[in-house]
Amino acid sequence: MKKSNAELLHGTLELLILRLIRSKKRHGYEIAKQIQAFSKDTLVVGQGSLYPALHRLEHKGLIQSSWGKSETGRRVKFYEPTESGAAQLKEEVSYWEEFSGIINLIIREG
Amino acid sequence: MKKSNAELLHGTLELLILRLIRSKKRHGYEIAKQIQAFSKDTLVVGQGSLYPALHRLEHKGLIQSSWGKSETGRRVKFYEPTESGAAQLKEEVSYWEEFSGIINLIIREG
DNA sequence: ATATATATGTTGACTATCGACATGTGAGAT
DNA sequence: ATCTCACATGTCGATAGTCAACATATATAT
Repeated sequence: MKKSNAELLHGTLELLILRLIRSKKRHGYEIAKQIQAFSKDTLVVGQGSLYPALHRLEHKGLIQSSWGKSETGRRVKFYEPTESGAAQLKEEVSYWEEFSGIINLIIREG
Repeated sequence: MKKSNAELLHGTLELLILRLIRSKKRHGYEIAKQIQAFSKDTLVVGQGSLYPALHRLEHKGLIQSSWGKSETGRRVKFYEPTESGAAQLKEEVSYWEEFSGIINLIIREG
């Protein structure tokens, strides 16, 4: 696992963000920690990827933010999906399934 | 499927190439057609991605090429994996499985 | 003759990730 | 008191891989 996740993360980060904030409002730092936790430290999203991705998604109107307080009492920016963000998530999941299905097929039968 | 496959293809193209030439020697054009066929036209790899990827892999010593004739009688460059290319394929498949497992987990339980 | 599919290759633009840097706060240790 | 660490948001320049478009050439079918 020496290889950086740059290449594969490419294209799935927005899906992951949308999915993680669908369950509940989360702030950026929390999203990064969640990804790291789910992956048992295999996938580590740097701030230089995460925050631009959040701003990108917000700019596209797929997520919206609001300032609030974290469990630890700190000032944080919570994100939640907009309606079009929820729709986008469905599309991205469906495309991911199709895409990963193709990769698996070629791995099996290529 | 309006979305271009740029983002997701990123990081899996070398895996696909290595896998497809593991079964038998193939030339570039054939590899592209194979990916397109397996994916039923969902994944279309342009020449601007494919040929640089082949040269990259050859430069890294993961594949080797030899000129020959295609079934249609044309002069083509056949590629096959080197020993380290075969090893690299195993690693990439294993990493792909881990990676896609994480994405699927987050999609299910995020 | 001409168009199409086969076949290899290059180029410049784009874009998302990366590592490093910058800034600030709250909690616990010394 | 001070210091370090985890928390938390953000920017910046470099890197790298894909893309569309272009360039070239041959064999086959119309």
